[in-house]
Amino acid sequence: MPEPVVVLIEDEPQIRRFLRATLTGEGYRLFEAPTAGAGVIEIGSRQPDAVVLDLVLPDMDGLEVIRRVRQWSGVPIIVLSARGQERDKVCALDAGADDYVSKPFSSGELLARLRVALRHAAGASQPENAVFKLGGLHVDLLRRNVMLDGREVRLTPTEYKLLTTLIRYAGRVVTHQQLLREVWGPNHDSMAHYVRVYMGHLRHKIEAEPARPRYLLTEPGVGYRLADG
Amino acid sequence: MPEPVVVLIEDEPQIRRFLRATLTGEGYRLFEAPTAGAGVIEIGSRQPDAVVLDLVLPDMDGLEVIRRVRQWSGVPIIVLSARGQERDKVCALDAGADDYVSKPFSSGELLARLRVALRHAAGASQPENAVFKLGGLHVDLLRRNVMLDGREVRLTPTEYKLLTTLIRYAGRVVTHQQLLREVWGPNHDSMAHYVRVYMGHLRHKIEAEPARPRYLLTEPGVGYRLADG
DNA sequence: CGCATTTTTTACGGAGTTTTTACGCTCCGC
DNA sequence: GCGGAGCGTAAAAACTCCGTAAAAAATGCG
Repeated sequence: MPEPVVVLIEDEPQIRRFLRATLTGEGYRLFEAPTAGAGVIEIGSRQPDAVVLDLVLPDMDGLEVIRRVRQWSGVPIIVLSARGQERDKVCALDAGADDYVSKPFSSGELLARLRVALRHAAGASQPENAVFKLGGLHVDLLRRNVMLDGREVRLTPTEYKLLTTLIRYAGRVVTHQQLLREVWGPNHDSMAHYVRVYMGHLRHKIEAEPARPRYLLTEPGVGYRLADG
Repeated sequence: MPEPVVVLIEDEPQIRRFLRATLTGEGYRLFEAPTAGAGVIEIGSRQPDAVVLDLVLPDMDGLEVIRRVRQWSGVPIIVLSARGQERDKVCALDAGADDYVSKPFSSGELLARLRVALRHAAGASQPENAVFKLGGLHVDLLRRNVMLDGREVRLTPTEYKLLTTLIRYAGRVVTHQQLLREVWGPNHDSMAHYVRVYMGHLRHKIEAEPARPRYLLTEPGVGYRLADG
């Protein structure tokens, strides 16, 4: 995995230097901004995995930074602040910050809280759709639905499992025994007629002319094969 | 509108009393456990929206509680502790805690951090964009109210949890087992009829024609799916 | 404690799915 | 041509799953 990207918005050069050493030393890719304005732009262009934000900045209130960023990004924001009053913390957290660390802080704690933030971000990212396409046939393996020429095709669990098994071996021959084992489980090796019956069902639902299949091809004496591109 | 459920694991009666007043006063549904063992059981059976955990407990290390719960649940865990050493914080956060508040703490800060946790659980980075919309169905995940064509719909806690779980996977199929685990907790895998009964309840409250659902769709043999766009 | 709400159990009809059985077809070699 | 093996189809039988209702148990609340 690539190194996590962090944007640091902090005006005091001394703290910047310290955090630069800490974060880069831990393997983070760090981008720094000394002002709120530059920071917001930096977040927009770098699309970081997390943001470390000092609340006290010369040009703009840190809370305003949070609110602006939250209009278009859910990136985890960890606030750093010299002010440890309850009121400050509540305002920042309710504005959309994910954590609040008071100065003086220890590098270990900040790093640990950064790991928590990245954990959250990693969990939130949805896996993209894995969709198998072959001619007019679209099989969305994540959403578990099958489309033929734009129409939704309703498949029973066994039909779906059979189809996805063939997709997994797309283009290659799959023997009767393999299909039986993968779809019906072990101890069904002699039930080859199941496969024939269900291949018929599938063809009726997926093929324009079930008698002249374009996708679900028979390999006589061996098994079946899903046509490839 | 079901209230957020919080499990509090804390052995000192004094702090328990204080937090009980604070949290119930803010509209949380609170379940308390004085020991780690009881706490883990409570989390498993209540399936709370967040956990507040004191690290120092009579029967088991708080870190062990975190590790056990993390085996089967991603529920946000906020650690309370009298120990404010960097080492303690890092250990707890790396063990899977989501936040760490040192005693003495202010109730306002704890409540704010709890709101952050619930925001995360609702899948929103910012209070505003936590409304799920689908046709005439509006679900405010932070305020926890459900509107259908402008009218408020009263849901029981279990109904609400079932609906929000489906929302989290909107458009994708969710298996019976997934629903059981996320709504009823572990050790309910064989109770598939719960899901059928509650899906019926939900449809009666949300669907115009429960027999011809437009939102809460059945995926025969697999589970259910919330219609998308 | 008694009441209202919610959750858990139980039962059943009907729809849909899987399994089983049967039969016609074609492609072979004989 | 004949017969057998493998393939495709159809339909009956057995089974599972879904939705519903309603009773029973648990829970929360005054």
